[in-house]
Amino acid sequence: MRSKAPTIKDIAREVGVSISTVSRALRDMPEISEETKKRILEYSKEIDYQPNMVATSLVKRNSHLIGVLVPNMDYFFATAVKGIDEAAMEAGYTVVISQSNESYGRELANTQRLINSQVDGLIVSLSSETQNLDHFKRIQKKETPLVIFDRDCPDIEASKVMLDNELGGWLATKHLIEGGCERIAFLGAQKGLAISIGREKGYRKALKEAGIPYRPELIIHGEFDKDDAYIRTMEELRKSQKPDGIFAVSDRLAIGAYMAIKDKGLRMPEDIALVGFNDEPITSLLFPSISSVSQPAFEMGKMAARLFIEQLNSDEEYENKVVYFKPELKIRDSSSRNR
Amino acid sequence: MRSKAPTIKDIAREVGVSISTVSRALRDMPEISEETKKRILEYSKEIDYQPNMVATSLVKRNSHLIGVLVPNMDYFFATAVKGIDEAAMEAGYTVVISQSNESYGRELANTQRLINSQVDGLIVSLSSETQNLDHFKRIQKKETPLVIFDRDCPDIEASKVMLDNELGGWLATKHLIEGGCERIAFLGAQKGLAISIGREKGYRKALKEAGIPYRPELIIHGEFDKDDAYIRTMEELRKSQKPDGIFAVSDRLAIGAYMAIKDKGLRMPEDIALVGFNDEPITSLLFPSISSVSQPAFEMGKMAARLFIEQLNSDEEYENKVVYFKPELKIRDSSSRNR
DNA sequence: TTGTATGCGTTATCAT
DNA sequence: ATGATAACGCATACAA
Repeated sequence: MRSKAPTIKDIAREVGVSISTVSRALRDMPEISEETKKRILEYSKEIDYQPNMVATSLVKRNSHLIGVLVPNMDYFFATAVKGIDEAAMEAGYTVVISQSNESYGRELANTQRLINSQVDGLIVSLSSETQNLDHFKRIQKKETPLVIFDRDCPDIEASKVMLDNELGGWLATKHLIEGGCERIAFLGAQKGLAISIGREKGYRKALKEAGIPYRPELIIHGEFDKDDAYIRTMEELRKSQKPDGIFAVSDRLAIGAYMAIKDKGLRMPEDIALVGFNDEPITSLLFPSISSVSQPAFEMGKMAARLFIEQLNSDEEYENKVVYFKPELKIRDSSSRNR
Repeated sequence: MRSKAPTIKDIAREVGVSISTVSRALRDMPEISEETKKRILEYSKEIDYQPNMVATSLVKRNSHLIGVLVPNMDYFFATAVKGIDEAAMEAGYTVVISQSNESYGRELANTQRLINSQVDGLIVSLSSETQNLDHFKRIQKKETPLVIFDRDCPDIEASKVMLDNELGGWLATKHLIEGGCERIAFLGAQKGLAISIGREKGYRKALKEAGIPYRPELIIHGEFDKDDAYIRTMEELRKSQKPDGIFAVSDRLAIGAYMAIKDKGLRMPEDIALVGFNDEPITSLLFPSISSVSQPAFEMGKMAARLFIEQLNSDEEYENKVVYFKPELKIRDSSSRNR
């Protein structure tokens, strides 16, 4: 039902030149007389000519489309995507976003869909379910650029933009210890999740440095989900030996814990101190406000797009780069004990 | 740097048939022998053949790409986009999301970019700054389908997916009145914003029905921004004649008001009752929790995509459709007065 | 049932 | 400085 858009052919006919001349004028190539160029440009403006990128893509064998695959659109990813979008736009790329909803099946389907849409490559953050990475390895075999960010898996080699998760876990735990906590629970997500693993490493390191014994019963794994975190925390709080501090690997989980602590009638930070991860806006709005480890989401997104474009434009064998960003601890009321 | 992907030409050569036969086999057309079809399909699988949608797009003159332009990625839009994505995916379309960040300039640039990426049309929610709609009218002239959702402007004719904002405003205000509020402030966004106008209409209607005089001094307009809402509310609370209820046209604004009320040391709902709009998850997590008018974001997104695809597939002159959804009031603590 | 030839809108390689 | 022509990968009308 759409009417045919004007093409360079139409312009050529109307202006009385060949299509190659039009093409050159439009792309501002040197070997062309100012005179004809002006006529062509004028007429193009007049009919509001829009170049057909599909045709260009076919010739140039690229689409200038970047496929971005994220597990969800929470604050962190929304911000990261903005960063990707900004860097991509600057470089003349358009971003196609796809959400896996933390589901491996959807991640698979979306990957296929993006590839079929002829994206020039993928910037990916893994779903929490993802164990098998064959779908990504397959596209790498075709030399399609792939950049992993935030949610990683050591199983795959690629350029990566990561947070120093161990440092984040260490900062949070050390802070809790300094507040006098001695039984600090680690509220993680699925056991296999790389960010969870890294943050737990930092947690253990901080405990060790402080001479606090590591207690496996304080390590709580489960779904990457608020309600599940609530249930898990509730169980923990029903035990006779309660934790006196909780480090949650994500604010989403921290909020579940937060609700459980409140519902149980315990005080924060007096009875239990809490630290989350991601520095979501909500953490500062709650009462008490929740301490959280913040990541430079926007910058990480920008970097991911930059690495992607760099890889895309490299002709020789590209050497994967891994860039780490430093987290920062935002101390708020949920963990501020005045000892 | 990417290696050449296999094409139907390669398959044709290898299998020993013509490219048209391959094309037909791949698309499962009737006039083809099972025998050759099987051979073609088998070989395609073997080399993991992926059809080049760019080439198909060029021939078919469509990209199967839907451009989606949203002002931001807050809860409402993130959810709506999920709905769009789901319906689009079912119909074989891929969604290209672009955020205007509430900026007219970016909206303009992104519109251009999406059009140049050859999207088949646009699903748009206007930025709060947008006054001039020429950029959309221009693409409509080319018979490119356009669907507006949520953030509308009466200035433009198109298919629209809207919330019954007047009903929303009416529900919220009526509820406040029933709680005994007599001086209800209306915390709006920019004066021109259609959702703000509709919700104010409902507000005035409810006042009128209750015989409460309309006081212009209680109508507070400003930026669509939490911090600005905080400042505006603070000013209001400093007056001798404070409001005893606030209806904010968005939870983003409601949260600003919420902080101001708290900082001012006033109690909710006793001193001031508060109702927001959008039913963001955060509203139920705060203490007191914030009452809010909820919109069926996911369903609205799905409907927008459906209208879009319907319009795209219509051959005759398409008649624009406007679909309204009903809001629902979620009553929480910030407005629950036990009289 | 299969093959041939043409076109989609653009870029690029030759000529002129 | 400009033009003719062959790609790019696929779909399709027309032949065989």
